[in-house]
Amino acid sequence: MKPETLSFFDKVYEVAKQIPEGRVTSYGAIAKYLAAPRSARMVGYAMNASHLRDDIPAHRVVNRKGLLTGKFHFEGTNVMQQLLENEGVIVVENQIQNFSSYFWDPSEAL
DNA sequence: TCTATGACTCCGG
DNA sequence: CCCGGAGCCATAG
Repeated sequence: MKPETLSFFDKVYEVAKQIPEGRVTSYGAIAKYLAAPRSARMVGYAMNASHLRDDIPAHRVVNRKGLLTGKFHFEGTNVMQQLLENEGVIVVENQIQNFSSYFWDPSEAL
């Protein structure tokens, strides 16, 4: 493994992989768990490149309001929503319903 | 080395 | 909660 392949991105991926099905978390929550609460944008940046990796459930990561801000980065216009609903998460207008009950905080779970 | 970028978040109104 | 504006910082070029 080359050192340049190991980065902040990989840390994000490791956390993302541990998100349980039917649960979601936010960019900020992951950043906070990585001891970099100011790097929420980097988490999103990493997700953007997650398509280069396998087994990265990027659809389970949304912004702090439970909004599917990254849906346009998927192939289809509603792929992200379909994936979530397939896991039992209700999404309306790109907004996860009852977001707080689905929220999974890595800082608490791990 | 420096600049631009962005799947974010916080803050004040 | 909505809106506008500022701050943040790893990566890419």
